[in-house]
Amino acid sequence: MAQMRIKDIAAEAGVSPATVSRYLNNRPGQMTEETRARIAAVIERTGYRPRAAARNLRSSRTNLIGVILADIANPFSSAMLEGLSASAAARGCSLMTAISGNDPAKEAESLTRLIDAGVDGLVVNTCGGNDEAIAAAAGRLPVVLLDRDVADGGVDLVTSNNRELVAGLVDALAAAGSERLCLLTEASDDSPVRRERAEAFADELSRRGLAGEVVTLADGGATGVGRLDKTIRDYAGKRLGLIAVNGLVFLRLTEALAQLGPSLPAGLKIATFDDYPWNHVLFGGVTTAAQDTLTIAERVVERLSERIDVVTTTVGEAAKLAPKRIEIPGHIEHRASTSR
Amino acid sequence: MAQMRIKDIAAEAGVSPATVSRYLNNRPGQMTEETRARIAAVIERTGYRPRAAARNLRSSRTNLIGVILADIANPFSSAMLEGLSASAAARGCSLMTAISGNDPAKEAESLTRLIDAGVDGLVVNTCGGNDEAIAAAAGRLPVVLLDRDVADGGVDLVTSNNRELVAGLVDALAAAGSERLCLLTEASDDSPVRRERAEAFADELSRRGLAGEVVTLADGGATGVGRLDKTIRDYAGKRLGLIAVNGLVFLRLTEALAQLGPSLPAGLKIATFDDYPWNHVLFGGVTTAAQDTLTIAERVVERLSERIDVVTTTVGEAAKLAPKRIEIPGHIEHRASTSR
DNA sequence: TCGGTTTACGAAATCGGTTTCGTTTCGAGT
DNA sequence: ACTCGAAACGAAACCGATTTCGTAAACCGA
Repeated sequence: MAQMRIKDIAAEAGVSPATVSRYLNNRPGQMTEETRARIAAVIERTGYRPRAAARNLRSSRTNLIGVILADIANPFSSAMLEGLSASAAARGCSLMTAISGNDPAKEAESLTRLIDAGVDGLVVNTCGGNDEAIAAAAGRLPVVLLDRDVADGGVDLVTSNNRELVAGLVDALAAAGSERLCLLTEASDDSPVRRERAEAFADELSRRGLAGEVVTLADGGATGVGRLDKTIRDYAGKRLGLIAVNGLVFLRLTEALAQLGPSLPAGLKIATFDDYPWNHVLFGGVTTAAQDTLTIAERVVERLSERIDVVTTTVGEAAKLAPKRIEIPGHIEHRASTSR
Repeated sequence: MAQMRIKDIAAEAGVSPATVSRYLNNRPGQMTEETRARIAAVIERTGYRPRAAARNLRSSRTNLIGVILADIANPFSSAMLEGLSASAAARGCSLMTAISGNDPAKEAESLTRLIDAGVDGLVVNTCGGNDEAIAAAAGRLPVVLLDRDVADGGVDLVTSNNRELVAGLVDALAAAGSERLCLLTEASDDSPVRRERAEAFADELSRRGLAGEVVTLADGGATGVGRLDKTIRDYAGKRLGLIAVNGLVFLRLTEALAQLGPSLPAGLKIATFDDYPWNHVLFGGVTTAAQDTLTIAERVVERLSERIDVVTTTVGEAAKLAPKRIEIPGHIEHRASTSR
């Protein structure tokens, strides 16, 4: 018998397909312990597995969660993917992933492809440029945004407490004796996350009466060095503290500092966002604002499940959930780079 | 009209559902340019999208490729995922991903979950311990192994040319003046890839008449330092060259060297596998054996597609493809760590 | 013992496409 | 003009589960 169907199982067990179906989904209409056992035995013996396609068609649920990631090279994304995968699996769901590579066109294409594939819900770590399309999608199926918001608002968002993390890094640098602070960013990065961190940085400086600014390292290696060199000279004589707005900027900074070599100002302190593995190693350990990726992933899936349940349970427009913004607290890893 | 079905489209266009289906899949039985245009117009106007579940059920194809990755934290895996995603999308397929986290139990679970979900084929970057299950799966649906082989053999495998890469790194170190070479590995890593590199390393040493050995850094931070320290003292007075068998070992090595600090032997040269972004930065640039991840991904999907086509085209056991081993050449990035 | 409510289960419709099998139409060859 | 084969298309079966609806048996209190 090549492939068994539910009716074959039913026949073997001497019941109807409907009953087997009830067994498979352990439905409210319970069955006798005896029939349950008989069905279980047949399934066990034959190794029967229900065909997902048939199930999906009739129930119009797939137990699939679509995930669109902007940049998988970013360890934040890989950690997130791992977390999402685990959380989804715990709920019996699988992940359909798409990677936009920060290309809005690819992101848009992924959006329609995943929706067409029939995912129950969508997790989007947007690269920007598709705000309307994403908002529209959120009107048609459950969507939870990851880390990056869309302009419209009105869509669930799970993110870190960026403002507190910025404050934490400023704290660490100030405690290490820095008198002037710079937040290093990249020209190409105009994400809401960067903006939020930059704003928080400015607020924090003025709150404490500290001097400093946001410095945009130009894209492309060499110019980054030049800009950094200039910054360091601008603040000559003062104890300088640098914060990299994300892990990639931090790498660029490291490269630039290596090129500047011996001329580094005394007492330069460094801190960064994103807890990459090499943060333990570079500069003897870099003080880092680490996000709680596992919890973020867990809450994303949890929230998405809520919405999916609402969609499949309630009939009409009845119980529409209000959009929600969820902030997951991260923490500061204090390392050698901000010791006195 | 909330959701259109194919019969609605057919009615609007004044044709039968069968014809619309033919249009959607542009089937051999061509249609008049005129009917084609009429159908296209209706679909365009209504924004109709066929339901994947229904299509899957009848055609028993899903256009889904399952991917099981051992360790997404490894940038090799993320790069691979990005490549797979692109290659699959180019063929109109989506990716269902699962991450085992190097846990054989999770890997086994992912295997059945993805198969149950009805993927057309499977890409497996195995963490080991499921060789029989994987071989069995390969008997029931197309499977291509990524980077890591299974014991049984008999399953397609796409991998890098590890032996040549090892030779290339040995070359680089020898050219930099190293007299003694060590290949650093991790105790926990017993993968076929590690074994292959270790064997190639031993062969290469004996071929050139060089002295050296494979050194296993114990797991856990501190002991790694001790083992490394001992190694360096063992070879005191000789110019030592170290090769990290993979990117994680390299990080461990970096950490250990940082702790050993000033006592480093003069002329220590370093090289590593896996082109992580920080390889540009650490030690002023580390000579690296880089794998051609994009090509690997492309070939994996290509091979899988071949198998999928064979399965859906041929009737019985007719044209079974012989298992194939595909090696994608990588290359050596020469950087400062092996300059004279 | 009897009416009324659960409980356990079966028959058949259903999800929305694809595929098979015919039928009609069209054009080429003689 | 007539035949024949291919091209264009429609009717209906089909994929394999879920779900609705209905019925018989079991249970339960009065």
